[in-house]
Amino acid sequence: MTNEAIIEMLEKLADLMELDGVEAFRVNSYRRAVRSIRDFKDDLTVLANQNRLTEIPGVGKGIAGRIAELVSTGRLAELETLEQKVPTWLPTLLAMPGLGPKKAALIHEKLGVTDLAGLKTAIESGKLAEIPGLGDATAKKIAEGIQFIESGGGRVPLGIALPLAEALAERIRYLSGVRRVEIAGSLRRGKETVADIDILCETDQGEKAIKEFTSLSDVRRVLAAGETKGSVTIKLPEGGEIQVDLRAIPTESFGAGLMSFTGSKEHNIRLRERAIACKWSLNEYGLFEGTNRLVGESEEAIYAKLGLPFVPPELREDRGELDRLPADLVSLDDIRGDLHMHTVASDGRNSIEEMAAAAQMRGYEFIAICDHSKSSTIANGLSIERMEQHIEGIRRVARAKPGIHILLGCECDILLDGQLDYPDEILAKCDWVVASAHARATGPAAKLNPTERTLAAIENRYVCAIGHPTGRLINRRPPMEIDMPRVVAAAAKNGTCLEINASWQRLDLKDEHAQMALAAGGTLTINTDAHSTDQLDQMRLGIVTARRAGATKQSIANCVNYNELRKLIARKRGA
DNA sequence: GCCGTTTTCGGCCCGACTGTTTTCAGTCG
Repeated sequence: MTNEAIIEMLEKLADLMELDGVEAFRVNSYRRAVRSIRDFKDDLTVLANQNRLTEIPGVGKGIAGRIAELVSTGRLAELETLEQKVPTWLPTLLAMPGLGPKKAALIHEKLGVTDLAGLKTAIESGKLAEIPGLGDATAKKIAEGIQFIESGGGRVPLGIALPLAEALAERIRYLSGVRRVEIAGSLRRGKETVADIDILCETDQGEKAIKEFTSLSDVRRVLAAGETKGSVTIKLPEGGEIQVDLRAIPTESFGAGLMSFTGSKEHNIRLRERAIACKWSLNEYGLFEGTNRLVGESEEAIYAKLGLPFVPPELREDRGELDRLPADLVSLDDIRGDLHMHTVASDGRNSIEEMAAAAQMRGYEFIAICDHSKSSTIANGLSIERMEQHIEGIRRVARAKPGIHILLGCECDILLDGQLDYPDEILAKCDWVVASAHARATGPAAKLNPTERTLAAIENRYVCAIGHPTGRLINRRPPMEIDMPRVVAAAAKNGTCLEINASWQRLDLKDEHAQMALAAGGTLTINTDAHSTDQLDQMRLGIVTARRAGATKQSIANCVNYNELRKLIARKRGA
């Protein structure tokens, strides 16, 4: 049984225990153990056979026993019991915002509600509001919750939520007494999707600022408005809405507030435990000894007082970040070029010259023009003849354009049989080849599975990087089934880079896979796959993904200077 | 269920907002 499978079963067990009303501390201990196991790379089966499971922090006798049971039988008796016991209506009702375990159980008991339709009927008929302890306001709140879920109230891609948050932050700057505004929450941690937008503002007129916030023209619904916190929903560009929380924090507490509302929740719990161990307490207003605030104005000061180095927001996930010195993570300033972009030659909107000029404005030293190969007909992929002409065109612009190195590249399709879409003679003329799978067939047409196709491309001497390796589109298309440990090992061995595609729809490799690639000793590239000049700005999304993976600039191919890049390519071709 | 530089038992992060009550429980983050 793989670690991943064991983790999945333990998570399911924790979820069901929670639904069954098991006390929170026991449920949490399972969740904590799972996080710890994730961070612990050793094979659980091996550890179980050596009786060493309890060496994992957070795993004691009880959980070790569960894991041993899974390893030896592949099943978990307690999980099977709970699956029978927990009623199916419970998770359905709990998924509605405004409904927790108490009210859900009450509504089920009094009205026999078991599904969404029944819940709606109970609200519309007024029966729900008549239940003692509930009321009209509660019924209205649940109705709004249902509407939110039905209008696609799921998680929103980072690339959609971030610009929205930034635009809102700009408006919040002008509310009463506001001196400073910061985006917090999972958005600040750079998660690939977010459930809501958290914004902090520094002001001494909290109540007034919150009132003004809830009256902004973008606001659709006001969920709460108090002295320090306001909660609203705003419209999403593609329909639906997203929740936005604004917290008003005074200067002396701003760092503590930022820390608290950046999370993650689990990271905060670790910090608060650490504070308790020092006989202090930590909340969103500061680090306190009794009622005396020791620090609170900045995150840096709080980490320092707790005897910790500053932890970059992207790493605050309780994955062991407090137990090791955080690396000097890659930043946007480290990027010296973009090695995957398109032009009008295939399906881009701008010319080679325009892409080069836009890259120069962003301070880049080099770019690679990588238009589609012939099989990507839908993307106007280049036939061999058109590619030959395009090669001439790129060379011509490269000669005429001082100040930036333009690499002659292509995004060459990986075909279903593992062959590349261009013969080696064409690839050999390129400076930089990105190989990507666009065809995803798994039926009879596919002679090799996605893993084998990717491995074949990795081994080609002309392939410098694998583009968007899993092919997933966030919230729209699942990743291909790829054996990632094999792929990252082969990439590292062959000197083939794996791409973090920074396009907001992709972010592929995702953070965990990028972390695997780094652990295997591989090299990454962070590229925008831009189809127009403005899309070059998506680089920052790739950067936060790389930071979440713990990447430093040393392991990113487009963070080296042009000469080093040429050496890296030469090494790959010689290999 | 886990854990220990005060602890092998008794803790386990902490606060805001709302609604229904009449001093607080439920929900959320």
